[in-house]
Amino acid sequence: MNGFTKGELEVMQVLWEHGPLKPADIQEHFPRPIRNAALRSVLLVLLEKEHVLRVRKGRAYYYKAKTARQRTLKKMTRQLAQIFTGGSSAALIVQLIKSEQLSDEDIRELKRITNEKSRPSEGETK
Amino acid sequence: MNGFTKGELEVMQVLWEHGPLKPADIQEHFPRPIRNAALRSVLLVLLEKEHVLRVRKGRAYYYKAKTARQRTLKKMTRQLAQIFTGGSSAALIVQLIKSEQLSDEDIRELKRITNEKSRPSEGETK
DNA sequence: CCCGAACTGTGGTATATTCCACATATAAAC
DNA sequence: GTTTATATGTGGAATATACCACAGTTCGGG
Repeated sequence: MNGFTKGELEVMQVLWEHGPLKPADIQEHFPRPIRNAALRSVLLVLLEKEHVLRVRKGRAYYYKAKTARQRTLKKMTRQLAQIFTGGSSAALIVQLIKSEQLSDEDIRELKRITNEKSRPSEGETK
Repeated sequence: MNGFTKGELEVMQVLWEHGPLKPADIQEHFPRPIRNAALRSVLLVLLEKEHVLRVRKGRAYYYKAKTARQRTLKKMTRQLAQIFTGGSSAALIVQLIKSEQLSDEDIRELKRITNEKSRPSEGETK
């Protein structure tokens, strides 16, 4: 639905968190039990779609995320916004803040961030 | 990947925005060209999964979203958070604010919302 | 060199998803 | 009642996804 299937996204998640890994290692970090061969099928698809790279090292391939985590988040967010707020990511964020349970600490963090946003002069002028 | 396939989500989007509709009407609001029969296939799946209801009116079925938009957003957000911030929706929101381009007006709105959040006494006590 | 463990390559099945053509039923207009 | 436009019912094809067993390859240790 977003260019990634469920399994593909699970793989990306592991590759984003832990660096380049061979299938057996990905298996260990996988959010659920999966057979080696099944996992490798997913990896081949990701390779075709060019969401991952791989490098041979010894007798194994080490897979590495090619598509950046941040970029993927952005894309998926746009789609969420499209569906739920007619395309406005601002409106989406508002929705989330309203509907999610947030601790006082979370709220303070949000305030801090929004303040930073409104004063782009500080931090980085470009 | 979230209980909804691409097509299913597109249908839900239309049903959430415009009320109960018959297939032909959904077709018109659909985000892309789709044949009537193809659309109805999706509707039957959604019916089985109980994400929509339908009522006969005249010679047509009128379909209506059963699963709430808000609830679906929440679910999908949780999954996004799982993938991108280890499960924290607060961290996810922070990510979004940081990465999305927001207008001054958006920022003001966010500040207003977060202030409301931190003073839950106002607006609704329950 | 030879073996065995560690990986990959290959070909496949089962199911879900997407899409569709065509037959049938329904109701409204005549 | 007959016709006609409008919808639905049905069965199925094409592709994508999620799995998997097993044969073949590679490499390091004996």
